[in-house]
Amino acid sequence: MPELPDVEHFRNYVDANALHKPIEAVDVHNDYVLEDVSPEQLGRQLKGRSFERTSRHGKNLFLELDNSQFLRMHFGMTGGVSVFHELNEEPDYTRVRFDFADGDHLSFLDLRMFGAIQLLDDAQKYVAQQHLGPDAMSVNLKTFRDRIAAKRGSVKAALMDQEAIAGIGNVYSDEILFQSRIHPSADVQKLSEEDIRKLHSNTVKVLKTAAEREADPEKLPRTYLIPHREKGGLCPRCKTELATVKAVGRTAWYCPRCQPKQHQAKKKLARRS
DNA sequence: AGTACCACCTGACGGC
DNA sequence: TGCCGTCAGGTGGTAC
Repeated sequence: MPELPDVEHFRNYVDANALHKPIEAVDVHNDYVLEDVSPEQLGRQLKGRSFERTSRHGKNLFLELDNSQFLRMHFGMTGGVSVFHELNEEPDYTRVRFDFADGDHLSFLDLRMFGAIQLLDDAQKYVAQQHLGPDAMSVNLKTFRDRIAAKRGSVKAALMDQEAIAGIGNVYSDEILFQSRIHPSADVQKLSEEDIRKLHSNTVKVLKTAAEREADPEKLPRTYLIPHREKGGLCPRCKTELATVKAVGRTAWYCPRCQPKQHQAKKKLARRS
């Protein structure tokens, strides 16, 4: 799940369910998840503290503690969070559990164990050190254009490059390209100014819309590609069967009719004839 | 600076 | 039913 809209949803969930509650204990079930900190250190650091507010950059969620430290969560491919009350309700694949003084528990879930938890002094500093690009949900047109224009190769790869723009992954890049009617393999250097503008506005629009709808494919607009992104799936616009192409080692889904490979060349041809 | 491939992990699914 | 290959929304490393 976890691309930007999913992480934004997790953020809202934490805001609603896990803030301002003293932490009594931290139970680390699988310590692969901890970066630069041992389970014991984490427990010592968090005991008695509380999460006061959250922020997000790209796919990273930051939980700010009442001593101005930050707990960074990254959800890999299968991560998530869950708050529950009874210990016997602890969800499967809980890797770390935070126990609050009020008896609630916050689980960091992660089936495939690609996620990460890290204690930081400064979230902004982390973003800078990792060379993360601007957050995709709030990036302005000029910055978006500059970042994308600096890339070579396919537009899909450019959108997914976290150092260019942070937060877009395999699924949402497909949606952004579909809404923009641009082929995933299109050469990013050959995009027109109009293409860039469409990509930018659809990036912001798609991510905001998905976040508002809790990144739940079933709640997305009917015009979206994502719910049809499977073998035999049909384009929601023209009902053509969706096609796939490999891009950066991932599978890109697209509509061969709405997203022709040479859409610019085609336009020119049409004009000439 | 690209891309291609491998690695890290677990689970679901289709084919035999 | 079981085994096997393939694939899955991320990232970091390698080599070319």
